[in-house]
Amino acid sequence: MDAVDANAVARVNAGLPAEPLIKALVDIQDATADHTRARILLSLVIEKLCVCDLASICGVSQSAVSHQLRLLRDRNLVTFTRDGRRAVYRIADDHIRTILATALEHAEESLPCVDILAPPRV
Amino acid sequence: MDAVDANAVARVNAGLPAEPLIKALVDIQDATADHTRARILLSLVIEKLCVCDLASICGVSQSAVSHQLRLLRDRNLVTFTRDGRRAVYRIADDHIRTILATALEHAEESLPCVDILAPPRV
DNA sequence: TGAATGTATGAGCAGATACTCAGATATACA
DNA sequence: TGTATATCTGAGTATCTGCTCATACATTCA
Repeated sequence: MDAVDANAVARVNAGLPAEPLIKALVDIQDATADHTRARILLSLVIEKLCVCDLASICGVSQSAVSHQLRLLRDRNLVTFTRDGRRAVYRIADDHIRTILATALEHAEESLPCVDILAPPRV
Repeated sequence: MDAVDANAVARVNAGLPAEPLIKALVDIQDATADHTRARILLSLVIEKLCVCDLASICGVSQSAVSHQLRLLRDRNLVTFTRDGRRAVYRIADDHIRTILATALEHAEESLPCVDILAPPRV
């Protein structure tokens, strides 16, 4: 039950990215792998927003958004500046834009398009 | 505490992808947002592999790999064919290749390169 | 057919996680 | 200074998730 094809295993192990790189990849993917965080990031791609506007858009409490923004801040995916009593959040750089765009493009193709086309006239 | 800038909220809501699309995006991202699944997919990008080879490469039990493969199968990210008593898994299509490549590229840039360069001679 | 090999699957559990609630903090303004 | 507004944060909780274990299923070969 151990490896059946030792050569294949050796080739793949040699070809895989280094461990910290895989970890970084998982972290980046994980940032967009939650519904609230995905909505936050997709929204901030469109324009900069304060916390309560994000809460309204995401349909969750301000506290929930704030917790998720903290996570996104810690991973350097968003930045914020204070504007009076508000905190205005922005996408940190173009990395996530690209990743979101790529994922979105493939999500579109993987989706059944039943609802998009009008049913044929009888 | 409700929305502060109603116009911004309206603009963003109009600009966001439809709900099922966001869900599909989250699902795709989630597939690569786990360490074992990421290793499985990265390995299968290199070459087709059977379950026990994947277990060896990922450093987890055959059962754990099989459970994750089931998830990846359900999301149409991998396919398999039987070869005798083995099940040989492959990447289903180029979608995930692209997504992995994109994420990996940005993971590289987000990673501190401390360990890559040799320390200066004294 | 029976034994060995490779894979799949259900149950159960420990850890992770995403939310709410309550309260703290920060800023603006009367 | 006191009040209102906007945000942050810790604690608690329900749910999710990824693993192991045991076992069932499938295929090969003697």
